[in-house]
Amino acid sequence: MQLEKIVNYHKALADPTRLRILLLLSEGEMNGQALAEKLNISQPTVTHHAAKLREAALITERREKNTVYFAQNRYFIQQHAQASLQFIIKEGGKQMSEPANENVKAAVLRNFFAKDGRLRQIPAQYKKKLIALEHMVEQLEPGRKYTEKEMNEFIKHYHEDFATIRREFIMHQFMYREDGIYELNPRELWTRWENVK
Amino acid sequence: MQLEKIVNYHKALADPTRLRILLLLSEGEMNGQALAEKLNISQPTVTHHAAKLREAALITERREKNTVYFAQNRYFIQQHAQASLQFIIKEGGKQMSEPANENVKAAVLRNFFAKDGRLRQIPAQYKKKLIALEHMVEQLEPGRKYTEKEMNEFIKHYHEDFATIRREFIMHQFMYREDGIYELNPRELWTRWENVK
DNA sequence: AATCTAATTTTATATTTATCTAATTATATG
DNA sequence: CATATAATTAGATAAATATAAAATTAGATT
Repeated sequence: MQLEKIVNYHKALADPTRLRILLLLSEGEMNGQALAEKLNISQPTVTHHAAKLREAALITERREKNTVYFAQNRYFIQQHAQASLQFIIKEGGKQMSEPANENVKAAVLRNFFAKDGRLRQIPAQYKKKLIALEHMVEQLEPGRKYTEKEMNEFIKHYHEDFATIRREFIMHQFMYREDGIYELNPRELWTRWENVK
Repeated sequence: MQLEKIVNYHKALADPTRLRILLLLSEGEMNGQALAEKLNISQPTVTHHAAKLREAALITERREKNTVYFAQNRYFIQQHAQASLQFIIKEGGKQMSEPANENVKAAVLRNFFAKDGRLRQIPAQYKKKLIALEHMVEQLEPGRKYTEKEMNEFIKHYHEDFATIRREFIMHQFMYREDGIYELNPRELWTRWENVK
């Protein structure tokens, strides 16, 4: 049942100790003892919480010799956050582009993109830049993982300055990067609500 | 403390009955009895869960005669989901690099406030929201004490959802509240240095 | 094999909390 | 004022769970 999964996701995050564990892991992986020490709790307690976080797929583990390293599972953290929101709020595609914005958007697409689809230049104005970035990013597959090389190739179809654009994708949270692997963020994270009206 | 707020948000959603309440409310407002019947639980249980949801600001209430209608507070549901994600995942705080702030400020004032001075809608993006809040709060007298009723009246000049905005004033430390009395915080407490420059 | 380290499992305890019934409060209406 | 309806509060109970101490397991090193 879907409801149960969402409950478990929130249960996993509904505890200060577990949140602090995730917070520590946001800076990189860590083993059990280190966590116990940092948080001033016993090791069994760490195991207990790790089990809960693992059940909800919010962390991953890696064993090296006899120490276990924990790490965030960002993909599922975001995935579940999105699923939960959608479950509660129930409006999948309800944020349609509204006429006024449609004009701005159409103008940007017309003025900044050539007939062959390439980006003539990167818009300097914030809002227009975001529109351009969004237009490109929409061609990427949700859920698929891209290497940096693949990202460069993809962006080069639009513009030579792939490094800048790749960085902007991250900066504006269209994508997230981990260990050189790029992946689309859930749409909710980058949809700009003030444009919705 | 921020952590505590996030824990409470997830606690509020970490229960199947409460999720089902929100699910029912996604289709529109509903009173307590209707909820109790739909969910096959007693009315006190509904009250209990409603209190939890209210504490986390996930629902709003409206009294008509002697029946209370509950409704989703979508704004805060989304707000908290986002805050939680950013807290865990980071990556929200370390970016920036945007056009000159005075431009942003002017744009926010132009886009979010109507000619008559009213706030068209509450900006969803953090930075823009702060600009809008600051704009309103600057009309209050430093040192003067305001009752909650006065605050509501003041805010209603800008927007009907005075409860949300009043709460945001506190949350972002523009104001300080004690025993239902509101007072402006010293400017140094809320001036954002990126804006000064 | 003996030992050491890190993690887990077991067991027990104290706290939290979801739920109900009964009693009370709030509001409206005859 | 008396009555009716909806909601809340109080009190009680059962279930869930966070934590630690003690015992055990897993793997590595000597």
